[in-house]
Amino acid sequence: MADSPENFADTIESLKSLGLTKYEALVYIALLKVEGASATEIHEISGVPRASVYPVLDRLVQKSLVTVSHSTPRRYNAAPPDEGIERLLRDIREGADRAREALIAIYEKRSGPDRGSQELIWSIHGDENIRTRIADLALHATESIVAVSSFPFLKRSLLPLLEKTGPDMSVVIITDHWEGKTRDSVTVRLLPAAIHNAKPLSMRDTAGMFIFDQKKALVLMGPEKGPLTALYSESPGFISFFLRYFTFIEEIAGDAP
Amino acid sequence: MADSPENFADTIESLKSLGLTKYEALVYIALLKVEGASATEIHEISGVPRASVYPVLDRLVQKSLVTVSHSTPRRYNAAPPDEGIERLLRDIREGADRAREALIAIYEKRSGPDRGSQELIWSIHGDENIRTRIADLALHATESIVAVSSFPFLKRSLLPLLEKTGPDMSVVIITDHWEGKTRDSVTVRLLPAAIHNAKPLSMRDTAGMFIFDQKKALVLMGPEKGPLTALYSESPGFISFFLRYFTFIEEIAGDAP
DNA sequence: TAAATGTTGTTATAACAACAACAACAAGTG
DNA sequence: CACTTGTTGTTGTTGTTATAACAACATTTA
Repeated sequence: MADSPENFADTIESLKSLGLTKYEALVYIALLKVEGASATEIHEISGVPRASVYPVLDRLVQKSLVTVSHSTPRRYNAAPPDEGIERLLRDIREGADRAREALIAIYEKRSGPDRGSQELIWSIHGDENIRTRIADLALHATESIVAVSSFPFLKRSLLPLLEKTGPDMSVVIITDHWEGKTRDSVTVRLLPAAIHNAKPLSMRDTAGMFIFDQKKALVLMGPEKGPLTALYSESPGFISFFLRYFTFIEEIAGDAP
Repeated sequence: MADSPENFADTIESLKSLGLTKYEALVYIALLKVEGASATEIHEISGVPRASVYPVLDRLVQKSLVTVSHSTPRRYNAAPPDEGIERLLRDIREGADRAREALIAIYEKRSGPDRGSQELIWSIHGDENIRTRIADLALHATESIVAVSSFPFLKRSLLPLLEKTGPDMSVVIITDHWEGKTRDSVTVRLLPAAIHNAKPLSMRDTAGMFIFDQKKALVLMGPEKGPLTALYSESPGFISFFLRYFTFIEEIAGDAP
């Protein structure tokens, strides 16, 4: 568990993310090991300088992570880990809830020139961020979705969402292979295997193209290795380029079995 | 919402607890107000020095709170508050979960002299910490609980737990007044009103005494105002003192209606 | 078209705050 | 008296804030 140096360092870092200083974390952990320890014992177990242990303990008592017996020498007990962590986390969670409300209020009255959105090309980094954006776009699409992507990526990004799209939605998917059933409104085309790896937008897991309502496009352009990257734009030029590319791909794709 | 200075400061502090620096928080909030802002605009809205905005934005992009369009000038968009807060909070929560497991492993192999626990008197501060301790003690008690306390405090500390105690548990409660039904194993006695305010352990909300299994005692000794404080001990001397005090109180208490 | 001006992006430096680390001393205890 | 405990002050380190300066680029002006 926390025996190895990496795990121990991770525990310290996590406690610091929860608002403790390094010394506070070390002292709390030391106290979890021994019941009723004195400041000198805590110093010996934790490695925190003895003179520093006192103010650290005072702060931990203030944070209700430690209880004190005013004996001579003073002795201290740690709150059990469940309680301790929950206490720290709850404060942060409550603050986060308040911040979320405040920020939503700000976000909802965004103002100023709706500038650049429709002409700019945005970089999105990370598999999860990209999938979140795809999900958002799919759920807000009203007329059509076209997608060119590998089946694995489709499976973990777009496909689960097709259950939730409206009945008037037209969906066309071009992919490298297909499993499972499709709804009537979903058309699936297969690219011949020879085409997969011969084009810029090959069917490797890290490439793909999604167009929503013929107005919003997201293109996976990640490197073969490393974090996934996508470009997103509502620029008519960008859209029209990829719509043409899609039309070309569609002509050489075959029906799915 | 975040319009008033106190709320704004609270939002900043909460974002800082979530791991952002002050500048990062200010920039993120500014970006929530305007879509597609340039660095200079962010500087104007947020008050963060223009030269500092750039590295701050880089870090926010790294944290996936902001997306960038590599236009000239570069333009930035904020992730919606829901997503942003959740992203920050999730990292902390996951770290907290790992830390909890690691700390429980440590706590469960506590070693060393079981020193002082049975002889020391421990200070517990705060209403909630005290009630948590009372709950823990009540749930682990196997034979008897005796309590002298005001009804309001009993109602929010011990009474909800009596539903969960074992059938062989003997419970005796002395209080200032009583409402509701009692289980057969619970004996309630009432102190005459004249006694309430004439003793050190008066029936004000901030005073009380709880003894579990005749081995563990918790005494509320809080000031009239300010945070509640309690002493807890398993010291035989401490226990016997309060058991004698309890016996005296019991002799002058009358049956509850 | 060239020069002047303004904007953008980057880097370096100084100041500040908080924490870590250490030294020293007084008070209390055995 | 020696040792332990508790407290305080100082120094060093780190990260953030705040500012200055400069180069490169873009736009405007003559």
